[in-house]
Amino acid sequence: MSDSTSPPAKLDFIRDIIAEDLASGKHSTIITRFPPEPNGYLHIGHAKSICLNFGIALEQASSGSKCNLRFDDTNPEKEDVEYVESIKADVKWLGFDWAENLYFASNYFSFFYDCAVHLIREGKAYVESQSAEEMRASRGNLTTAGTPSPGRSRSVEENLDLFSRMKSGEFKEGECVLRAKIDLASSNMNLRDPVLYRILNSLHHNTGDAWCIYPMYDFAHPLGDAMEQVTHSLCTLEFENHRPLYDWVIDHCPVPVKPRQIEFARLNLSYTIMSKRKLLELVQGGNVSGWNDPRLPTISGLRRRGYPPEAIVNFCKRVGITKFNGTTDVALLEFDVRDALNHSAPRRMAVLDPVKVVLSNWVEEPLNAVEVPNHPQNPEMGNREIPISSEVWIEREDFMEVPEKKFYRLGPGRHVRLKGGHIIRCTDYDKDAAGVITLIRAEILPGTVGADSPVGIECRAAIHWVDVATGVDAEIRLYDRLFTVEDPDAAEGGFLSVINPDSLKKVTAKIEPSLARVEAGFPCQFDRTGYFVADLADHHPGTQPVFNRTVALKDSWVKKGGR
RNA sequence: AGCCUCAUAGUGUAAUGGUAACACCCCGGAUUUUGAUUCCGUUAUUCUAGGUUCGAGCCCUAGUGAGGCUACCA
Repeated sequence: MSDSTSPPAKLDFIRDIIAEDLASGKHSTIITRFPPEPNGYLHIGHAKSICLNFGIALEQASSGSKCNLRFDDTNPEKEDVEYVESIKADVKWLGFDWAENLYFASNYFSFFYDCAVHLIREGKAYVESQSAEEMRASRGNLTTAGTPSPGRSRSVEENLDLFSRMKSGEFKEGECVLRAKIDLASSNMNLRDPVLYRILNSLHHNTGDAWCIYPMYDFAHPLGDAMEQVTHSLCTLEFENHRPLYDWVIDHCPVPVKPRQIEFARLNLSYTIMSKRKLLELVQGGNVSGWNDPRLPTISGLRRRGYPPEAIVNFCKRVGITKFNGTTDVALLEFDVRDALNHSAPRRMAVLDPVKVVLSNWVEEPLNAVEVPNHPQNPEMGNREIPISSEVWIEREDFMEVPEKKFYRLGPGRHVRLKGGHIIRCTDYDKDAAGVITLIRAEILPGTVGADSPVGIECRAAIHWVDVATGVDAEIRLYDRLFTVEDPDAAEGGFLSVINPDSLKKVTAKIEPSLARVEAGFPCQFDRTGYFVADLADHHPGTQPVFNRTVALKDSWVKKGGR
């Protein structure tokens, strides 16, 4: 049995740079880092970064390379340990291991503070007393330079004094900040004397109330990287304009090494939103059930949806790393999901839209059970016995009163095989006043279990079924894309206006008895229907079976215009 | 408006000055007790205009289009 199609480890421009740095002797070991802020849940866009950073460390493991997990927790107002834990769980679930290399930017607060004092001493930083609004105004705009504020000309001694009083809590939030003294006329707005420290009186999840001043990302990040001796600091394209500031901080602070920031394109997926803010809006607005709603691109949502981690990792390899800001078709992701599941998921039978078939001549060759393979291509997965009796459920769409031309399944007078069991022939059927089929009558062809169809009998299809006597009712959640348009972010009425009203349909299905007893998280293929997983939150073995549709099977019948 | 970045089949990527290719999608066929899988096959690609060069997807210039930047967020 072959594994799922794991794409070969492709080279990309970042790995090229790393290979050069290794070859030239600039570095002998590579250190990368995945630096989430613990202010929300990880999504598949983060997975791309995780696969990149941890992937590189794994590829270079023989030279002692590693990837740190660092929490960039410099804004206590937004952060929480709850997120720290969920992020750790998600990284692990994806299959990556930071070993002992777990860090928090907040553990470097003293170092950051010393660096700030160093900058002040060097005349490279000053305490600003303007309000945020005043600063915005005096910073200028895209075409005109900024103007210096009174604080910019303070003496080193005064700055030292003011900054230490900021630290000791003498000032209120917003009263003053520490700014770098760089260039108010720079065409790069990030260099127009960016804020380095601000006053925040929130309780920090890690340092509690030890600090009331907190470093900004642009100050803390390069220093954190340098502290950890990171060689390549990989981030997304929106930080391109921050790189000069990153380098400025490194160049002007007493740091042991000089990491190199390299930017790559973040992941965009069609029919999907990736912004944390918008995801939060969906959660808070009740449009989805929570951060782990199976329709969300969050790692916890994808996990609950039944996406195997290797599918996500393979997908990340498949899309690669570039600086091109494109949008990847979700079809690529779904391919990897189907591909992984096709190889690993055992097959089971479930009827989502049941119609009862009564087998009138069952007594001619009655069976208690049939034996079917758990996987058509992988005998190692074994067989299982499924009870069967004189009445079975079949899928409503597997019967047509007046079959259209290429329809291979059941119809009046026609034959079909009950997968693993008899070939049956439809003899009659009942309809209600509305024309809905309520019952199908059929007869078994004795001697056809495990045998080819008898000469002269046309039987082109084997359909799935569930025994009426032993089948179990189950709640099935059929998920579809959350948005109706490819680019929800671009929707005129906003992304909320293009939510797919049919993104979740719940049906009560008939499932084979073994399925009612599986553990939550059990993945399988419902024969001919799709891949499903026992819901992590609501499925209870034996008492309350609940399954999520992970992804439907490809279906060239409906595609060709079949019903 | 200024600065930065990007542009290769429908989508994502490769080709590192020397015959434009791979995966997905699409379409067709074979096999199939899943209209799945697997296998085989088909269609289609270098944004535009100049320049350098024996030779340009690749280097240069200009244009066009897309993204980013004017937070005491990251």
